[in-house]
Amino acid sequence: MMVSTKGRYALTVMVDLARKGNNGYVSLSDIAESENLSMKYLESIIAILNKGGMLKSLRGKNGGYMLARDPKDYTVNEILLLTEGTLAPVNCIMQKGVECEKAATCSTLPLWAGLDKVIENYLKGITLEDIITGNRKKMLGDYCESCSPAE
Amino acid sequence: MMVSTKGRYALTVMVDLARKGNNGYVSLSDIAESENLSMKYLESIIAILNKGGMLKSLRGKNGGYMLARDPKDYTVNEILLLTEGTLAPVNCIMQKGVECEKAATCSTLPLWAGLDKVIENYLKGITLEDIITGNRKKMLGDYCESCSPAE
DNA sequence: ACATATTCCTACCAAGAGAGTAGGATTTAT
DNA sequence: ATAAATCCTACTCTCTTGGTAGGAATATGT
Repeated sequence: MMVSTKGRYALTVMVDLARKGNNGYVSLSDIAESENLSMKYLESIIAILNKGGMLKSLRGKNGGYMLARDPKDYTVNEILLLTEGTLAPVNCIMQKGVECEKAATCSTLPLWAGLDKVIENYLKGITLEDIITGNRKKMLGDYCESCSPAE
Repeated sequence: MMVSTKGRYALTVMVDLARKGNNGYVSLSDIAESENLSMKYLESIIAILNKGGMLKSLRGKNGGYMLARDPKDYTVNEILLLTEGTLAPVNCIMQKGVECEKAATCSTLPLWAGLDKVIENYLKGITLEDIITGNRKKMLGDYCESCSPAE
């Protein structure tokens, strides 16, 4: 599995906040309730998002969280990358140019690199806005049965 | 991580066998040695490939393994699917039509479904032959720096 | 000032997956 | 017969996943 509950819940939280718009801070308990997830677990996940600069937060009564930017300015890639650490499909693909020692002679490396790029490309192409507006064409492409056949 | 050592080693084994062609059976110890992997661990992995009908095997002296089909008739997708069980990027995407109970109202499901399709498509497009011939253009696409710019 | 509602922080834990090891039974060619 | 191989079952150790627990710090309304 590539994306754990951490990443999935993080995305869910972001979508939830995007939906609620900029009408003040939303508390963790509200989010946990509307998404029906454990508040304590969400707490640890939202902390990552917050430290990563994805959210604005306010402590104390009437405090909570809100998006720091416009929904269209968040890609799914950056949200998952922050929470999951890496989205590489295999260990051989490291971030920041660190290479496997066998890289020079490895015949399967181009395959993994290609797969990595395909995944990254796809996730960079989808924004929070696409999700809340239900842009099925963009997300499902040719596999969207309810989309119009040609462009 | 989506693909563990099991899937990676399995692919390596298949590539190794493809390279050695149809000149009789190749023993496990030969494969382990030429790929510098633990023979005992490879044993458990090759058993999966064998049971899955990917290989022909012969027991006893001078026994070993060979590909059951032509290298161009194996996609990377089927090899990884067999050894990994699933290649789905998230738990919500199950095989054989089993759906998450929240599927109808889940706004992120189309995203995961789209990602799943992108991955599957890519892996179905690459064969063992592509790997042993080093078809970088097919594997790396636009990210291949050594490929000719236009087609 | 005080109670309340909230975020923030550290630590802990149980179950399962990942990555192998170990030992031997069975089969086949020479 | 013997050596060389596949086949089969069971075990183990470590790391990750998916949480839980308890409390400190902070802001607000009264």
